[in-house]
Parts: sequence; C-alpha cells; structure tokens
Amino acid sequence: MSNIQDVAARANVSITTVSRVLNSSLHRVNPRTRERVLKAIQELDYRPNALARGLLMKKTMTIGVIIPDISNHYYAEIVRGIQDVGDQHGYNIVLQNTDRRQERIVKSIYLLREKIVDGVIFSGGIIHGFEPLSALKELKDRVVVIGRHEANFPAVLVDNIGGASQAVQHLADLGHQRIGFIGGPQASTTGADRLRGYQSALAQNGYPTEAGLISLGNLTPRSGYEAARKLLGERDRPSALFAANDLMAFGAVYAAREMSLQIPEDLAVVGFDNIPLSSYLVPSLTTVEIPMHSLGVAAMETLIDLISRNPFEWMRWFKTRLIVRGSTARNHL
Amino acid sequence: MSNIQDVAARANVSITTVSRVLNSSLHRVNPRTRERVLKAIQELDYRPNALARGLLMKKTMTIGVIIPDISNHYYAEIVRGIQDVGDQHGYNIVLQNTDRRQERIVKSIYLLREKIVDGVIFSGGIIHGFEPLSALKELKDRVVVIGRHEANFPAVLVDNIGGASQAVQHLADLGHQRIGFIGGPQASTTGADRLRGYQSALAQNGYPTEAGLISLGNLTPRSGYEAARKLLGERDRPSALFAANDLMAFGAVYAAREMSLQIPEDLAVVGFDNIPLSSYLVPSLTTVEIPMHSLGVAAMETLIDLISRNPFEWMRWFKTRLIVRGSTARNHL
DNA sequence: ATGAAAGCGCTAACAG
DNA sequence: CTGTTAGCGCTTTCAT
Repeated sequence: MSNIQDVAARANVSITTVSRVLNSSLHRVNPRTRERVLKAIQELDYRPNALARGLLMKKTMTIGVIIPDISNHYYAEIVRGIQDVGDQHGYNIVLQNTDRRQERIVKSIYLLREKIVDGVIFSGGIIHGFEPLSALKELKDRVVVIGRHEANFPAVLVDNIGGASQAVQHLADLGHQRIGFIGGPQASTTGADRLRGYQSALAQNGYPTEAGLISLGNLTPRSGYEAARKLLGERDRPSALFAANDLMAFGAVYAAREMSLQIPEDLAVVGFDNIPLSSYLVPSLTTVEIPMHSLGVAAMETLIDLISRNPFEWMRWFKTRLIVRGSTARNHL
Repeated sequence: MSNIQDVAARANVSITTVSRVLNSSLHRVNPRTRERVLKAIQELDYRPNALARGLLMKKTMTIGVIIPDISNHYYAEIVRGIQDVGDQHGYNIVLQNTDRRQERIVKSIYLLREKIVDGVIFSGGIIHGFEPLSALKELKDRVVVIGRHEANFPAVLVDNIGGASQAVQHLADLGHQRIGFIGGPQASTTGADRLRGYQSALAQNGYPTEAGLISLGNLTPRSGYEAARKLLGERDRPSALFAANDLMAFGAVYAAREMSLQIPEDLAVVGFDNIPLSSYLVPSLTTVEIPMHSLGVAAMETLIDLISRNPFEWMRWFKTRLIVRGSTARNHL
C-alpha cells in the first residue's frame, strides 16, 4: 500500500505538492508538475489514508447511526435514506444496533466518539436521560434524533398522533362504533403517540375509551394475531380493528380469517406504515403511510447542516397519509 | 476533547504509562500508579482516539459491508448477523449500498480502502470481474463473499438449487404435473440457482421444461403478481406455482384470488425465503427457509479468522428447509 | 510555484 | 516499573 511519500518520490516533487494536487487546493501548481503527480498516483494506485487525514483535520466524513435493529423494515428504510444523502455528500455511516437496550446505547455512543464521527443520528430508545453523560456532551451539537419530540436535540418527526386519529376517523366515518386498538410498546414515543391518536379520535366522535377494546402487542405479526384473538373473543366484539403497525394488522387479519370473519364485511382492519406487502394482503390493507425514507433523508440533511454550521430547522415534521384499500372498503379487492 | 497527554499530565506520569494501563499490556504497572491514571481518565472522561491508534497499528477494528440495498429484508437480516458477531469481537461495520451497480461497487471498494478497513464482506452483484482492479488487490486476502460460488474468495453459501428443487418436488409429490415458475433476475447467482433447482426437479420427475411455464420478475410483489397473471392466463394453466421469493409469492396469491382461484384447491403456491409475514398470509405460505442471519454470522466469523490468520473454511454451505403450510396443504389454514 | 518542518494522538522499541 | 523517542500518513504554515 503506497503512501504520499511514494508518490512524491516517483513524481520527483515534495509531499506538499502531492497533497496540493490531491486537494486541488487554491494553491496553484504548475500544470506540468500536476501531470507528473497525477501519473504517479495512477501508476501506484495511490489512495490517501483517511485515518491520517482525519487525525489531522478532525473530520472523518463518517457519521454514526444508532438504531434498535437494522433487520426491522422501518429502520432499514430510514438508514437507506440517510445513506442516499450521505453518499451525495461523501459521508459514510457506521451502524450500531442497540435493541433499545440502555447499556448498548451508551456503549455505542462511546464507541462512536472513539471513532471520531462527525455526527450522530439517533432513532429508537431513549437518549434524553443521557444528557449528563459525558459521551454525548462531546457530540452534543452534532446529533439529530428521529421520532422523538422531547426537544433537546434537533429532530425529524412524524405526526403519528394525527395519522392514527385519521385512521380511526376513517373507521368511524364508515359507521363503526366499536373500534378496537392493537397497540405497540408504550415505552416508545411512536407507540404512545399512536395510542393517543386512537383515543383522541374516539373522543372526537363521542365514543368512550374502553379498556376492553385495547390490547398491546410488540409489533410482530404474532402479537397482532394474539391481540386480535383476544379482542375478537369478547362477547361484544369490535366491528373494526386498528393496529399500530402493518405487521400486527397482518396477524389480526389472520386471526379474523381463522375465526371465519369476512373482511371487510364482518371486520374492518386498518394498519400503519404501509409496508410493501400491505397492498398484497387479501383483501389489501388499508393503512397509514409513513415516509420512512424521507425521515432518513431529512435527518441526514439536518445533520450535514449542523456539521457545516449552516442554518437548520430544529424540528422537521412529516405528515402521514391514509391509504384506503380493501380491508375497510367493499369496492376494493 | 482530552487526549492521552492530558491524562498523563493530570496523573503525573508519562503518556507511555497511560498507554500501558489503557492496553493492560503485559507490562506491569504499579497498582498505585495505575489507580492514579484510571482516576485521571475517569475525571477527564478520556477516550483513546481510534484514528491515531489505527494509523499506527494498521488495524481499525472496522470492516466494510457491501450489499445492494439495506432496505431489502434479506440483506438487512444478513447485516444484523454480521453485526452480532462483530459486536462480540469489537468490530464495527461501515455499510455501502450499491444497488448492484458496477460503478458504485467500485467506488465502495476504493472508499473502504481509504478508510483502512480490516476486511470486507461482499454480497450481491459481481465482484469477480474486478480482480484486476487494484483496489481489491489491497484487500484481496480479507474479503468474504456471501452467495456466490465462483470461488476466488472464501464464501458463505446457500443451497438454493437444492432448496428450489425440494420445493418443486413437494409440489410433484402432491400430484401436480404442471408447475409454473416465477423467477428472479438471472443475473444474480441466487436467481439463476433457483431456476436450475426448479428445472432439475422437473427433469427428475420426467416433466419437460416448458417455456410457457416460466416467467421472470424482479423480486417485488408487483412483479410476482404480474407474472402470475400471465402464467394463470394461459389456456392450459399450471396447477401450482413456485416463486423464487416470498414477496413474489404474495403477489401471485393476490393474482390468484383476484381470478377467483382457491388456494390450495385450485392453485398451490410455494415461496422462498420464509420472511416473517409468510406464515400470516391467508392461507399461510409454504416456503423454503433460508438462514439469512446465519449467513451473516458465518461470513463475519470467517472474516475474523481471515484477519487473525486463523485456519478457516474456504466454503461454508448452508442448507435450506422446506416449511409446509396452508398454501399447498389442505390441513393448514 | 515549490519545499521543509511541525504536529494531529497514539504505541512500541529502547533505555534506565 | 517508568520515561524518552521515533514515527504511522497526512495537511498546513512559513520560507524560498
């Protein structure tokens, strides 16, 4: 692996000159000299060592991304968005999975600090209690959070409350009076917000909030299945179910079919997320679309502005969109 | 951000001593001195700079992962496996999405070289034609490939041929004589192998290979849907469909339902991958399980052995497993 | 237009 | 048991 010295020697110039053509600095370098250097670089297949450069410049063009689990579609999509804009600006990302475990979050932060990342994007789990944490202090002004609005950090957000309430309103408009809710973990902002949206829409329509109409799952299809079995097993079963994510909605539909309920005739179902498969469930799933990729894009844009000390928006909100399909309306498959 | 000098000063020792307690080298350091250093480290919240260390040691504890697209479940799951073992050994990963585009693959390789990664795991797209490529030469002996068996690099593999053929045999055993195939892109090894498995199983049973029974998609549910519409539209339609992945199988089932075909009575369907939702399709999807997470784990294990110059297996094969569910058998939902 | 030299933060001989 | 010193590969004053 050749270094800048090798190039300099081969081109018969000083390493300073090599550095100059490399960084096409403002410094003018004689065209003929530049040619020689370029040729040497090519012949040696030289690539500048990013570690050395980073050490000196205190800038690595690397950012850390801390998420619960990359195998979760939601986060994978966000990460893709982050990378797409990162690529355009020459940033790479190093990924950390935490499974929402505190000690892993802390470890990740320390680690990213050691690796000298230029910034961090954080999503899922709690980071706010960590403020006294010195690790974060170092990075404090180069952190962007996705999905939490407790302030403290610049954030990219989704209107989960509005989306959930829109979903429930859709059901109410269809004439449903008993609308069940299959919620996600209430420890997460997203989970809590979707429940709030559900409740607020019920209130809006003058329906009482019945504990018997709510069951919490862990976002897996299986938990949705179980929650639905429970909810649909009651004597006064709901005529509609709103699940906090599509995966659980799939489980709920499965449960309903198992109990010989026709969808949407006997039971209407609405999901949340609009995963790629949602339109291929039979009947296709009415759901609330959430712009995952855009969240990642926005977060990375904000982080780059932060790093570059450009003006930036402290909070960027994204709207959700209700997509009506066959699981609530007769005229669709 | 304090450095090793600050710690040394505060503890009244040389930086060498600090380095020693940091790396708990074999070098003995006086317990009392060590205490002082540790205290200083804590007070200053000091963390060693990984860039400086990496520059000197020529080891960064970072590996590069090059995949087509992290938002694809298959790769996300693999990456999770890679990270799980990486975490245990202190390795971080930097992720590169290529969308299978040559120029992006090349760019990724160069970039990882600049960042001085200790090794690379590659999956999806072609890397073999690149061997003359100098970028790869540098890393040549620290590359592990997932899913390609053209040799050249240590590889972690899945028996796609066997899996596909097992799926088709299952259909044949059920008495199906006309079995359609919805394939993936033939440019990918995986896609080609699954087709070969299909064909070999047909041959095994003495069935001819009919072009009219095969339709290729691009692995999306939509393409599966379209392929199925086409295949099922023929006058002599197949009684069973084997899709090269679950996503397309979902699309195929949707198409069948749209055409009022009962599953599995009128049409049996088998998928490939066993994604989490496959058991929540109605009826649940018979499919071929592929151990994605294990692929990542095995790849990372191999890479670590490579880096550590431990003995390693040049090829690690993984078996698939047929999971029979309702889309082919009457007695399941 | 080019080069010499200093130094980013760290580890590893080599001394003592 | 502890310290001094020499770099790892690069960019950047400061000279020339």
